[in-house]
Amino acid sequence: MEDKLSNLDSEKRIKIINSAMEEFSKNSYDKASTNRIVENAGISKGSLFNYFQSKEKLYNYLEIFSIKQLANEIGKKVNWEEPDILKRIKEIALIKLEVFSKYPYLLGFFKRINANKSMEELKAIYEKYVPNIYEKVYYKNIDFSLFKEDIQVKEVMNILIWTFEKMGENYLKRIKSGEKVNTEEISDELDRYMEVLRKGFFK
Amino acid sequence: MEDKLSNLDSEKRIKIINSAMEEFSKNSYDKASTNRIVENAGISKGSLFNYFQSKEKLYNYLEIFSIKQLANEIGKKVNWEEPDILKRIKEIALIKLEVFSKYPYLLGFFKRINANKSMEELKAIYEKYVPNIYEKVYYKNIDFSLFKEDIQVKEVMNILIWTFEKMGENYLKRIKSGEKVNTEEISDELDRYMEVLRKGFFK
DNA sequence: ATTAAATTGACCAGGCTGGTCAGATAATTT
DNA sequence: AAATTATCTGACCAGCCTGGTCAATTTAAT
Repeated sequence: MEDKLSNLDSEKRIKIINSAMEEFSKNSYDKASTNRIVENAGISKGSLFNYFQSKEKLYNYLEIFSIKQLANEIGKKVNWEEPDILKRIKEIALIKLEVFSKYPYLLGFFKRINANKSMEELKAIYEKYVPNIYEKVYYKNIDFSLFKEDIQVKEVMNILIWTFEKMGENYLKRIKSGEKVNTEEISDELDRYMEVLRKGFFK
Repeated sequence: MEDKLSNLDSEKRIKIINSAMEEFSKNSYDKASTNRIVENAGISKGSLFNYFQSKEKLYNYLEIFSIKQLANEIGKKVNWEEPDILKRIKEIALIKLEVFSKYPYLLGFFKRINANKSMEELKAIYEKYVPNIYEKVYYKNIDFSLFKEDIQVKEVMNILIWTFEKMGENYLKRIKSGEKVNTEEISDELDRYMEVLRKGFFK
């Protein structure tokens, strides 16, 4: 059996992944403790090393897992025929939030990877596991003629993306602190911001 | 002598502060190593404990230092008579960038504090060391009649703040990775975004 | 009842911990 | 130049924690 993880009960698997992501997102690789990972995951030391063989392989697994997890969900769930960038961005924001709710330390873990790898290394990894992601996400089939005539598209695109990213980060913080966040409430707020941005930058 | 740090050569002091902030921003309090702090700061173990007595006191010092550092610079340098929110935000973005360039791990250290303290604790600390900061920064003497008539002010305010925060974070990342970032180039880009935002949301 | 698979946790050698303090070095005063 | 004071150093401490192993136990399948 190659992948000993896939045999596992999914609840248990998620618990291990979350515990490991938490530890690696809070401490540098060297200082991250496998003892604490197994403790918080509720499994024994032996099991962890049975599943992953070594700390390094566990880390590598998480790296690829986190990239795939997010990209696959986006790839599957987004309506790629939608030409309205704001609707596209809202869709992605909600998908991200869903994934981050399931794996609360994924974003923090991502930021670690980001901080430790050069831009080229990162792009190479993305290309390997989710080809063409960069050209696709915010561009595929988007109708750029919907922007106001005299507007600087590149800057507006960033403003849109950043706004929804910041909203997502804020929700994530609330979720992590234990608050029960209502999905409808979120969708409503996203819509409110969408409306404001539409009024400002679109025909 | 109460504050043994103020006697120090300022270059040395900054090196110690930066080294400690780096370690505390990369690792949780328990895992942060005083050995590595002195190593990167280029001082001896004995000196560190002579200046700060204990790891805990060092951490507390950094906490207060970082809050004061940023707030004082903003308090001093911002033109509080300026009623244009975009100019205010640009000013603050530049000040932040200046401070973060001097202390590259201050933002990361901040985020740690943020993650470990409740909203109430944080507000209490801010009120203690920089009273009224919340009401002041983005509101004092700002002319809210400059917004477009039919616009939702709260949402636009967040969009403005978030946009400039994200730009700042991106610059900081480039600075940390060793890139020499031109101040004029930054100011120009901030102006470009200001213009776009002005066209979208202001009269 | 037997076999096979999954899980446990005590155990290892050795690195790293926060903190101390006697002695070295540098700066100041006489 | 000598004496005094202030600053700085790094070897040293007891003991906790490290990643990883593996014989023994529990659970599941036959």
